[in-house]
Amino acid sequence: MPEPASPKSARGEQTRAAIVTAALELFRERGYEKTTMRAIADSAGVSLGNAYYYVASKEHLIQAFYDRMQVEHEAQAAIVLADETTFLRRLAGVQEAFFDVAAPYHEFAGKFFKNAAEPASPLSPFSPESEPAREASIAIFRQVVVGSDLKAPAAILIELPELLWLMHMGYVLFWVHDTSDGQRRTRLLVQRGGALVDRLVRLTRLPGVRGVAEDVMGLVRTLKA
Amino acid sequence: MPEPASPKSARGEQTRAAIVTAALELFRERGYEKTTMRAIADSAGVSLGNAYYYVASKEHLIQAFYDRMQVEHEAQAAIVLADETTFLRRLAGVQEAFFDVAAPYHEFAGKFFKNAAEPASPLSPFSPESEPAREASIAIFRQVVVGSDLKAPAAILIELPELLWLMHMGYVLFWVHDTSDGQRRTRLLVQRGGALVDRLVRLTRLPGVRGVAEDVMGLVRTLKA
DNA sequence: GTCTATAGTGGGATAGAC
DNA sequence: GTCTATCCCACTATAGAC
Repeated sequence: MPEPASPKSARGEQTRAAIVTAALELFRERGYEKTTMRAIADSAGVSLGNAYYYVASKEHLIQAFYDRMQVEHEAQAAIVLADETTFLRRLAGVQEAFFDVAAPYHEFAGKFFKNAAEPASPLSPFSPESEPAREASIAIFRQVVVGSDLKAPAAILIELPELLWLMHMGYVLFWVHDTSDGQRRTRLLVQRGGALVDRLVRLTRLPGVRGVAEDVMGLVRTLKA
Repeated sequence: MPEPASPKSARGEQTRAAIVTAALELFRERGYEKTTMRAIADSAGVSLGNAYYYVASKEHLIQAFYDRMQVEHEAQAAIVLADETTFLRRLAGVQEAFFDVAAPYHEFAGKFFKNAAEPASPLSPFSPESEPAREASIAIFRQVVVGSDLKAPAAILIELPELLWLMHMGYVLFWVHDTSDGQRRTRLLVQRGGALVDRLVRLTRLPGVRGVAEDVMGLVRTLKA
């Protein structure tokens, strides 16, 4: 049992980075399944054994891809959030930014997506291992809400970022299945879905609707616990 | 390229059945991943190569499992639908019936679930290959609606069965991730989610809400096309 | 702690003879 | 339609260099 996982020295860090970079490049070029660990090791200039010294399995290399996407999304989202003030435009802008960032990897994403879908997998967006990335993503949606002109009951505003993140996961699910060119159907969904959410949230000020909205929030809270 | 997939002779059908039966038994005993194609072939009394003459891949064997579940769900749902008349009770009953049927396979389901999540996979619930099973499932939800006391705009009633099926898929997603004992959190979700849907659909008769509901339906129709 | 080289194992999938 | 033999590749094991 080697189990270093996180390198101890600067040199180790460099080697690890070389392996990850080589992997991501090959994944994008030939796809996940057609990229062998031997090819990754070769391309990184290390032995197969050494590659396994740094990455626990081929699947674990996917986490590196997530991390990169998250960082890029944050950067793009920050631009939108600095410019827009209305809830709708902030929401749509942030969501579109994600699919802008993800677009080059659409085919690749479809191939390895199944690894993220397994509940027990550390790659699942709901896993404990994914918590940092998940929290970072939810934080973006929190900014969408708090920096906006949105008016709604406090109980709803508090739960909303997490709900938007969940919706985002749903969009991603749609996206990986979306074979329309440029994934324009996903764009359509994001645009119209955003307008819908905007209307729905504002509707919660109507007495008849508010009760239902509070039930939704109660249910979400219950299931989170 | 052999590509028989569906056997030509009675003998072939028998061989295929033996393979599928052996596979399902082993899957339930030891789980999907720990069951090798060699073990399946052995257990069915055929050679490995012959097994591959009948099933395109190990993943394809999962379809057989789906089919069995679908048949059992239909049977249980029929009992509920014969007894209940209110929309809420019909919906909740049918959904609970599914998780009753699925319960013994919860662990197994988590293990192979990822195979269903890959968009390109024939095992995806959205794939063309899954259309028969999907339509059969939607048909159950259509019965939930049409045989009930539910009153709502026609445009909504038409789209509702498919939406309920989608919600059902969401529940299944939650279920495979649900580690609470007996998956009681999923039961809770189904119960409270059902009550929520009931209220929401009836709310569509309010003028302010109706517009939003029609937008939702429009969006769904657009994305289906 | 980092890395190489080499030799395996196990299991999904295929080729080609019969 | 059925077999045997083989391929391929993720992954492991080990022994040792720096």
